[in-house]
Amino acid sequence: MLSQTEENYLKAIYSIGLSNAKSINTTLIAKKLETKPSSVTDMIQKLAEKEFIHYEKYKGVSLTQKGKKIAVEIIRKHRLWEVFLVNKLHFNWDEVHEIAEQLEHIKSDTLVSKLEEFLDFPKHDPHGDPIPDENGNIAHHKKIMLSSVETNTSCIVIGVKDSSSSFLKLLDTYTININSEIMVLDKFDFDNSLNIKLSNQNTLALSEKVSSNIFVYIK
Amino acid sequence: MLSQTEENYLKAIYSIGLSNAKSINTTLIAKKLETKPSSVTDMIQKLAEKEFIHYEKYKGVSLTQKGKKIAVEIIRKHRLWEVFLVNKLHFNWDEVHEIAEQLEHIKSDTLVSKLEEFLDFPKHDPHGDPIPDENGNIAHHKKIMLSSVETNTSCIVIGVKDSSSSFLKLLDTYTININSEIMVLDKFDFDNSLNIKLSNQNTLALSEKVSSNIFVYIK
DNA sequence: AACATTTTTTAGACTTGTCTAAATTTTTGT
DNA sequence: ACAAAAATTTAGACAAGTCTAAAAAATGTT
Repeated sequence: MLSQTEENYLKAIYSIGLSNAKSINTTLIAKKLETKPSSVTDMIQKLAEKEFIHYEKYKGVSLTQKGKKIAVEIIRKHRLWEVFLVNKLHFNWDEVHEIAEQLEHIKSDTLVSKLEEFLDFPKHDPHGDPIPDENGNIAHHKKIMLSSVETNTSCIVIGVKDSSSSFLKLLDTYTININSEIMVLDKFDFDNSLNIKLSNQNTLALSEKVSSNIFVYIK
Repeated sequence: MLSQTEENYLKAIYSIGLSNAKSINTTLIAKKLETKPSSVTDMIQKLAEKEFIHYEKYKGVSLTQKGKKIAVEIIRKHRLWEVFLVNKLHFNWDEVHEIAEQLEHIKSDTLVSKLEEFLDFPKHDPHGDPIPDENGNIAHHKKIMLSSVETNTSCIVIGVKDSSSSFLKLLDTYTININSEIMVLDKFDFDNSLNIKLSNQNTLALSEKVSSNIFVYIK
């Protein structure tokens, strides 16, 4: 069983790997985890020993298959909990990170799959990042503005550009949430407003100001 | 900020205090936490230093106001999470303890109050134990069998005697949950069956076998 | 009251994860 | 090519929490 600290190291290494960093080195990991390079060296030696990472002295690290699996599982849990906090507990989209950092370390496979079902199998977290499936596969959708979706096209909300409470309140009133499905019925040249239908069958009009602040992906 | 371990010690001390133990001593705490008496001595010295407990060498311990406050908060979180796991994620009533042991240590006051609201301010956890309010007050209700509730009396479900999956399935079908409100409309001498009304206005008949396996308290 | 048993505490050691300071290796600049 | 700078690792120390073994105190028995 991995400790929370070990899990955080694997997550940090994974996330640096996704950035365009040349190599995953001690300094970068230390910066990410707000610790010292010497502490990082200690930990990566331990993780290499346990075969979660490949490590050669002075040469940086990379995740093994085993290590990557753990990292993706943590990210999956983090993002599912974020969806829970926003969609169910009505946290704002920018308040959830810290709490999810704690919840992601809760250990129970059953819990994760029941949570996922309870949330209706969301594909993205409130920041628009994809949620890995239980096998660790990550879908990559092209993220576009709702305002640029074609007529008669269905899309899924993955986030907002403006996260002011006045905007979030508007979305809440219209029951537009993360992972809500939106069908674009009409686009009016007159004022670039949209006529949309939600999955609860409600239809409503959205101004251009609203539709150009909602990120979606085409279903 | 207290560590998880410190929180667990305070919780253990609180719970031993509630039992009819003569004194809260090293051996009892060690047994409860599955650790050794010498480890307990180390920790209680530290907790006494921080003024969470009163401690005199060889004389056992007791919680200070400060320590009791923490213990009750942990118990509150534990029980709220248990309600979440059972009512929302549909875990069985006997599977949730371990997971709640982890969740109870998540630190965020906002999270706790939002969770409580989301769960509709439950007063009892799935085992029928009362949930402390945000000020640490614990309501004590008399726990009785649904079968012994008077006609025209409203009560709240706090647990079951039989927790077999066949019984839980029956309850699920009739949407009888922990914290569900039940109004007893009629009691029939013929077979001791009940005619009840749920808060969703559904009325239904319950056999004596069912009603004598549901714990409730009078509202 | 005296001895035996049990309980509690202390002493010293170990693990995990961290740190500073010093040593070593790699990279960079000219 | 080689000195200077930067990055990395090692050595040694520390705090938290645990343990075993031994010492000290409390309790029980006759």
